[in-house]
Amino acid sequence: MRTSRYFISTLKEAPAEAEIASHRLMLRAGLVKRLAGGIYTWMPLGLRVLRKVEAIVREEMNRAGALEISMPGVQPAELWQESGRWEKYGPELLRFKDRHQRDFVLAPTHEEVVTDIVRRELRSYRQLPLHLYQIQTKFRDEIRPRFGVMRGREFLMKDGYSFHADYDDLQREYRNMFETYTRIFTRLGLKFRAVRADTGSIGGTGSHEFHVLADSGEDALAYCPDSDYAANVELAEALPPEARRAAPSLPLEKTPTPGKTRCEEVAAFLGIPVERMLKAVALVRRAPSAREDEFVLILLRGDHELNEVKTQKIIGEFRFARDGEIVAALGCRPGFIGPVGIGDVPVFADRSAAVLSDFCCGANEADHHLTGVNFGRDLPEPKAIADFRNVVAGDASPDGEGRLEICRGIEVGHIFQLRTKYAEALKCVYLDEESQTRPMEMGCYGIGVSRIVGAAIEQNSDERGIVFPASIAPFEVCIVPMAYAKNAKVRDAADALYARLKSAGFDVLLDDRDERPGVLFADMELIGIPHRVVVGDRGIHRNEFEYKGRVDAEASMIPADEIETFLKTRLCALPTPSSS
RNA sequence: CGGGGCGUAGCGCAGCCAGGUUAGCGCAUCUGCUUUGGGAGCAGAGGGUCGUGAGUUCGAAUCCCACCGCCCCGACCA
Repeated sequence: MRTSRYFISTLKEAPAEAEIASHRLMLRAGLVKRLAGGIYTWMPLGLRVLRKVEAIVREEMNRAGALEISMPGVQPAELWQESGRWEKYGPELLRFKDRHQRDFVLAPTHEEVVTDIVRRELRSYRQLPLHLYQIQTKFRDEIRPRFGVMRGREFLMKDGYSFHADYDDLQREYRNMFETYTRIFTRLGLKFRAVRADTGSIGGTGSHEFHVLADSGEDALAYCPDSDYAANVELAEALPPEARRAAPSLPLEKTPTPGKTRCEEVAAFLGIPVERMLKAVALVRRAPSAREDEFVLILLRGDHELNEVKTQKIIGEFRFARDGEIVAALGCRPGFIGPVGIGDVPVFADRSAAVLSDFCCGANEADHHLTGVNFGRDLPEPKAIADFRNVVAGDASPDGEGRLEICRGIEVGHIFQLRTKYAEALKCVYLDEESQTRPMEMGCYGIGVSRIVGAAIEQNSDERGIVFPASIAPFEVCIVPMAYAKNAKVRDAADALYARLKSAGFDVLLDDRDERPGVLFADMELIGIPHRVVVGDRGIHRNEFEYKGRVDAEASMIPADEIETFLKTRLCALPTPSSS
């Protein structure tokens, strides 16, 4: 491709709407253009990247034995009502009516349709297993789209669904997909980590997420450097503390703590470690049986944070209490609330909070805290003790093999063992060897194809722009001629090199625009072409080309007749796999 | 949904508070000349419903109201 006949639309300044590096760079490099909130056009350059990611995903899925299909993006409401998700999915599901006033959805995922196909087409265990997948546009009406294509409303996703006669076979395919995903992200040249995950709203049992590691990631991941334990912090268990609760040794006292509302502030003010603080989080829960909302307190150690996913599993649906509700229940505004003297308000305690003694907590009186507080003596034992908190760095690994570390990641893949949840809801059954009707075991496997483009840039950029891994760069090599329009020798040499590289099979871009060299260099670097060959008088005289990798500090001179071999070597230098 | 901020040329912004001729600047675009190994210089040109609508006023980008869109934060941090 020649830039003179292509569509390069780079910007010197990023639009003000973009916050994180990948979003800014995608807009500056002109890979995508925003049409509406969370909805983007993929421009020629960006689409090349997207298609390369897609091709790798497709190749590996096919290699793994899955079969590609294409299901409709517009789906009738009936199927969603049958699975129960018409009600359950919530406002993220974009619904609309056709001219006959029939309800439809723009599909956010395809479990219903694929299960419908399989239940109509498959009858016998002899036809199983079957794995169908597609790479297709999805629509989810996100509350708050952000980060460009990373959390868009319309996005490209690979979704695969497998059907099995028994659980053993589902587990075999699940392992197969785990390995397939590992191959895919390795080929994409990304630093990633597979972690155990919460199964969330889709339900089912076993589940792993694949995360591209990046500080700006929306998910916190816990992993153990001494073992293979890795889990989303949403899920990672905080083990019970090794120490038991010590006996009380201090008297209960009330201390003024004017204006000190945060645990850290109170601890610093009173000169005690924050680990001796106890914080009370006020929640309102919708008890399964009760008709009315119930005000509850969750007790955590001062340096810990509430884990909302775990909490929901323990106490059911809840929301954070509003200031007014806190005042009504405890007679005090947030900042100085605590579990002492609060009558029959139910109190739950995190395991680490429950072993505290002689601790400090809010006094339920403005500008005051209590010190020397002890369970059993100054307040009742908690109603229940459980794991309510996020793990923190240094916590014992749940597999007993060492200590946890925390990093951040962008979720780009997710594999689930759905088991028979949808098969039962949609009566997707088969006949086994004994002519017995049984529901199929199902797995589902997603990859955020468009999100990968954003995640790859988030992980690979510098002050000059994008640094694409060669496997997904829009072009592998660019030729930058010095004064192409004016210098016939340079033009001839550049054209000849372009022809040579094309016939040698390189994905090459010749920047033949009549611009100053600085403009060409800056654009090629911004759009992230990994390999650059400069053609200029300097090299022509010595029969050499000047080569520079996108992240190289210095250029190097390569004899003209060795350039193909040299570039092949550079391109074959596969990225180091970095899964853990 | 709640709170805050912002909508002025393709992009980045000034002007608004203290309303007053033809609404400005940088980048980008077009023309000419010069320049040519790291985002050039000079000269000229094109491009605007000042987000939309309704008000106040002799007069509105500027003041008031409503709506729309975008961005950030939020429901806890005790």
